[in-house]
Amino acid sequence: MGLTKTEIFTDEQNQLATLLKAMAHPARIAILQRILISNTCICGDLVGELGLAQATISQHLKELKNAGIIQGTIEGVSVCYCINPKTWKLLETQLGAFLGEYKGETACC
Amino acid sequence: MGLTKTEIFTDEQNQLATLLKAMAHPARIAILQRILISNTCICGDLVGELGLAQATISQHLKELKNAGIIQGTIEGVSVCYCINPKTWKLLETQLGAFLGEYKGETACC
DNA sequence: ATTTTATATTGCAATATTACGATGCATCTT
DNA sequence: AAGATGCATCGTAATATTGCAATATAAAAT
Repeated sequence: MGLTKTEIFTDEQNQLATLLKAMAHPARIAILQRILISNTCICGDLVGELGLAQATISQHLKELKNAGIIQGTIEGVSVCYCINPKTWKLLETQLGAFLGEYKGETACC
Repeated sequence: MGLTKTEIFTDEQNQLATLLKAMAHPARIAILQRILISNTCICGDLVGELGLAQATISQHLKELKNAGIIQGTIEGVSVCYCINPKTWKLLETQLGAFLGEYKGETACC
């Protein structure tokens, strides 16, 4: 079918899955790293740095924006992107709780 | 095309993307949470608890296993699954470094 | 040996993703 | 006003994902 049955899962599970999915692509990880490294907004520079076409990068940026992970502001001719602090904090919290739930050392398999 | 251009990204970016992708589905998050909560192996109980068909769950388990996130051992008739400590630790390290790279408060957009 | 039980695999249909060229749409420059 | 610049969007092709019924496989019980 190709259609996820979201209705049988909790809102938290769906939300975390959506956020992870938005990041689950090397291009989008590269984009986020680029924004994180410069610690400011990134205006356009992305095209040319990654080896992808402009249309493709625009599409990846859109996905990150739709997931609420980044936000963009029009700055004259170009558009500036930066991390959305609120979502990033949510991500840290949710993922931290999720990953931290593993109490290791029980290795039964 | 539908085919990711992995060759233009670093191994780290591709690896993290693969791990995130393996977790980026509510059913797989639910499966992992189920394993984490009981803090032991889970044998079969999954079918019936989630509202998905047996074939579907088996497929999700396979994806988690392929990504190295869980491991399974045949236990008589059934199969026991548990977290792969090595991958889980890798995930904590990589994701921690990635998420922690955000030095917030610069909000320029 | 046959049946039951638990999981895996196969085949299929519906939908989603990835990538790009072409094109549209603002804004800035001249 | 007429380019030039920087993104976004559309359309399209190739491939991937999701979900399930049906079937296969393997071990345990009868």
